[in-house]
Amino acid sequence: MRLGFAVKVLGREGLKSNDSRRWQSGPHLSVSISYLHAIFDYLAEASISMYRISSEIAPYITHPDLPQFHNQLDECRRDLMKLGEKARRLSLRLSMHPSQYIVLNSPVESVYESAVRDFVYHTQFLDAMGLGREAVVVTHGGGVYGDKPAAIDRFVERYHRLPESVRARLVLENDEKNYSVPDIVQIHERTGIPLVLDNLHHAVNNPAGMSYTEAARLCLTTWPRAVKPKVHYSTPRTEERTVNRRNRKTGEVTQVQAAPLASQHADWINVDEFIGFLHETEQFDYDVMLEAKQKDLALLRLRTELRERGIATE
DNA sequence: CGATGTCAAGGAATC
DNA sequence: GATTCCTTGACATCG
Repeated sequence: MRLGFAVKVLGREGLKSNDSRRWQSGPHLSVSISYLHAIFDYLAEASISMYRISSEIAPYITHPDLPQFHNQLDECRRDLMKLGEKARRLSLRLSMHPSQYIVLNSPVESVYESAVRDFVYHTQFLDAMGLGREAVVVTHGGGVYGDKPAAIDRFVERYHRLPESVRARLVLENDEKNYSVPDIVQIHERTGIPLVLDNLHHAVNNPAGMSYTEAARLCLTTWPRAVKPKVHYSTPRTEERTVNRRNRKTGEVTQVQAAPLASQHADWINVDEFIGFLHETEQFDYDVMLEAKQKDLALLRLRTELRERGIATE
């Protein structure tokens, strides 16, 4: 079982995850690629074998008003191939997760079209690195728009219209509000799309009171035989926090007690709860993408604590 | 230099 | 129909 983390590196100073300068400054994928080389080196040193690449890796590449950014993949063919060779040499499992704004089933035609463009870009990026099928693109079910069956129909129909290359990488994750495990299972049955189980989303959006064992059975058996399934795992945030709130009219800043939302990620992974999850899902083989605010530091701490309890990870 | 404002993008709740 | 929240980091600009 691999343990991975998402995008941002905290364990070493100076490792950026993408070229995030504003368009006026001419950011470019080639700069992001050089950042990824440094990150991959760090992953190798830390023996971390799974990583989520930033979805902003190619700045403004799908921005409708900035066509000068649209050819970045072609401009970086050779660099992407070399980066992919390094990833394969290090046996890295890589993935991507388009932002919340990418919604396949939106009733707004232009939103749908931009979602397709975005999925195509993510797919082409991973293809250009020459990565295998374990390098997936994760998405959610999208909006509900007051009629979930119709929204699911739209997802299914549009999924079937996606290019085969996109369908070969796209996987579907349960979310915290709209699409629970039974919902995405329904979509899987009509599309064959593999399912990612997110434990935290399942904990806060589980209308049927389904156990982790059952949720894992339903999600993790949807993957092709040659591709190891994966789950997203995080510990819910429970402690109270204060946040600064600015009054827009007066500019006055006050400290406000933020609701202890169970749907937010904690800084670290609770090792005992994690082991409990492992036990509940022990009959399945899968990789784990950790979603903790302390990123790779949380991964390293969890791995140490697992080792102390006699549990080895890759 | 530190503080503050802003950022490409959607959905849903609220008024 | 318009506004605000969601939630986050870092760039960019201001003082």
